[in-house]
Parts: sequence; C-alpha cells; structure tokens
Amino acid sequence: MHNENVRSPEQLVERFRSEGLKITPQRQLLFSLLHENAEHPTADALFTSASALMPGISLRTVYQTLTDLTEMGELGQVTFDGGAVRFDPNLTDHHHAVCNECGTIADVSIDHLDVVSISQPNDFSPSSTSVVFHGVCAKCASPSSNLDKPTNNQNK
Amino acid sequence: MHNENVRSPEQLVERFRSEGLKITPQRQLLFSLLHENAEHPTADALFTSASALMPGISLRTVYQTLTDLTEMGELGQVTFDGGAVRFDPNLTDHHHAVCNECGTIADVSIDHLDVVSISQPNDFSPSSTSVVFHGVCAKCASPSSNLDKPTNNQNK
DNA sequence: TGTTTGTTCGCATGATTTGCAGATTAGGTC
DNA sequence: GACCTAATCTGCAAATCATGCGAACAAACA
Ligand SMILES: [Mn+2]
Ligand SMILES: [Mn+2]
Ligand SMILES: [Zn+2]
Ligand SMILES: [Zn+2]
Repeated sequence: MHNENVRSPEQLVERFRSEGLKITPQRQLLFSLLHENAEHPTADALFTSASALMPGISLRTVYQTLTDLTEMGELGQVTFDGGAVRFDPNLTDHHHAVCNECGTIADVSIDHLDVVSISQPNDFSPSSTSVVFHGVCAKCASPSSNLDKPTNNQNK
Repeated sequence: MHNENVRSPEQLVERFRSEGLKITPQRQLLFSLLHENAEHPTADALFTSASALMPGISLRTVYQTLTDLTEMGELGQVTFDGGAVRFDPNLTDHHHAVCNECGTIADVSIDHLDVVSISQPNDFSPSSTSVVFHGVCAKCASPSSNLDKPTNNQNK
C-alpha cells in the first residue's frame, strides 16, 4: 500500500503542528474540503463550500490557507485558458483533460516513459512537462445519459 | 513554398476589406507589429510597442483588434500559469517551451512530438492537445554566453 | 463635401488576487 | 481557569487584467 497522494486532514494537522502553526477551525475545514477532492476547485468555489459550513469565514482566509498549503508543497495549482487558479490535492505527476461541455477537469495519468519520450524540444532542457487535453468527456459524449448531464460549464 | 502561417499585413487588410471592415491606421499598425512576431506578446506589450509609433492609441483599441483577429481565426491565444493572455501569430499546430530564467516562450514544432500516440485518456475524446515544457532555454543554459543573456523574466 | 456606419477612445465595471492593519484567538504559562 | 502573546482571521483597499458602454471620431462611398 503506497500513498504518494494522501494528505488526510489528520496528516495536515500533524504537519501544521510540527511546523509550529496553529490549528484553527478555518484551516481544519479547508483540510476536510480538500481531502480527496478531485474537482480542481477554485478559491472561490472552496469559499462557497466553506461558507455553507462556517458562515462568516473570509475569502481572504481561504486564499491564505490555500497559498500556505501550496508553499508547503501539500497542494498543487493548475490554471487553464486564463481562468482562475484551481487547486489540486493530487500531488502525483499527472495531466488534465478539460471538457468543453461541462467544464469538468479530469486527471490523466500518463506513463512516465511516454512523456519522457516526447519531451525533447531542441535546445531546451525541460524540468517539467504539462499536457492538457481539450475535448468532450465520456458523460457529455454518451447520447444516452443526457438526463443527468451536468451543464454547468465553469470555464472563464 | 507553402504558407500555412503567414497572415501578412497585406493579407489581413484584404481580409478585413472583404468583410466590410474598415482599414484604420490603428489596425494597420497592429497588423505590422504582429507580422512574424514570435515573442508571444501580451496585449499590454503590444500597446507599449504601438504607443511608441502611434502616441495616443488606446489600450482598448489594442484589445479590441486582438480580439477581432482572434475571433476571425487570424490570431492564436495562449496563457501560461495564470499570466496575461499572449497572442500568437503562429497558427500552425504547435506547442511551447517556457524558460524559467528569461521568460521567453519558444515554439515547439509538433514534428518532434508524437502527441497522437499519447492522446488516449480513457473515456475522453480530445479535440486538441497542448503541451507546455517548463525549463531552461539554450541561451540561459549555456555557461559561455552569460554576457548577453536576457534577464527580463516576464512571467507573472 | 456630406452621409453613414463602423471604429476609437476614455472611463466604468467585473473578476481574480494580494497588501495591510486592527480585531480575534490558539496554545502555552501560571 | 485566567492570562499572555504571537499567530491568525477578517474586512477593505488596491493591483492586475480584461470587457461593457456611449460619445466623439473617421473610413468608405455617393
Ligand atoms: Mn489534477
Ligand atoms: Mn507559439
Ligand atoms: Zn463533460
Ligand atoms: Zn532563457
């Protein structure tokens, strides 16, 4: 059982405590909202979710905590097409597929070898490579499941 | 001699004329500034260049013209890491290499990439795939040519 | 030269994110 | 439990990038 991607709220509490940082209700709430969250939420989306559970929480605090986590390497950031920054609890090396219809962003794991074989632009030493697929996700493509198809395209 | 990438100022003038659009000095200036421009400039960078040659030109007009060209399919747009939109006269299918040192953005020909072989995320039908390399460009990497090394990292 | 209609320009506004400072509180000490 | 203090939270200002809007302007044409 490997866990290169966990970051449970408990682990984050542990990390914060070990760094001498305080465990506040706001932080704990955000830890839980991020836990196993594969939606690549924006700061504002997390603020909305958080506000429902903790009325009065400040958007500034959400940004602050997300920035802290990012600087600690406990959270990833991605942006697509100039939209707002999206936060990604998935710290594994992976890529993304953005659906033009519903706006969902799915993780795409690519075998390391494949990417390496591709990363060879002349005169350039890439330290990282990101691949973004734009298209239509399975849910939006299947003509049958048109009933529960999400239509909230959350792109900019 | 093929020219899948030209868009000379003259051609754009022709295109605009054929669409019943007017040929203004502002538009002509921007056409020339974009011609064979491989710098992936932002709207503001183009505004600065344009202002030097045509004092009084409005940033609003620059945005307007760039948007028009984009909607006409005569200009591409790319964004990196949440920075400002960059405009790309290179309409061929290609990718980009961003230098962490000097911020330059180089085109990466798709010939070097076998993207098709990699474009197979499960349950997803990609209509386009973009690859971005982050790293150090040849100029910044070579220990010899440290003299004329550009240091203007224009990232956000 | 005059008319028409698209264009330019300046400013307001929207969206996202960060800076700042005072109010608040977590966590340790007695 | 009361107290202290540094860290944190919060509200608001401000920076950046981009777009909406309307009045002034000018390209195209008769
Ligand atoms: Mn992801
Ligand atoms: Mn390019
Ligand atoms: Zn979809
Ligand atoms: Zn460089």
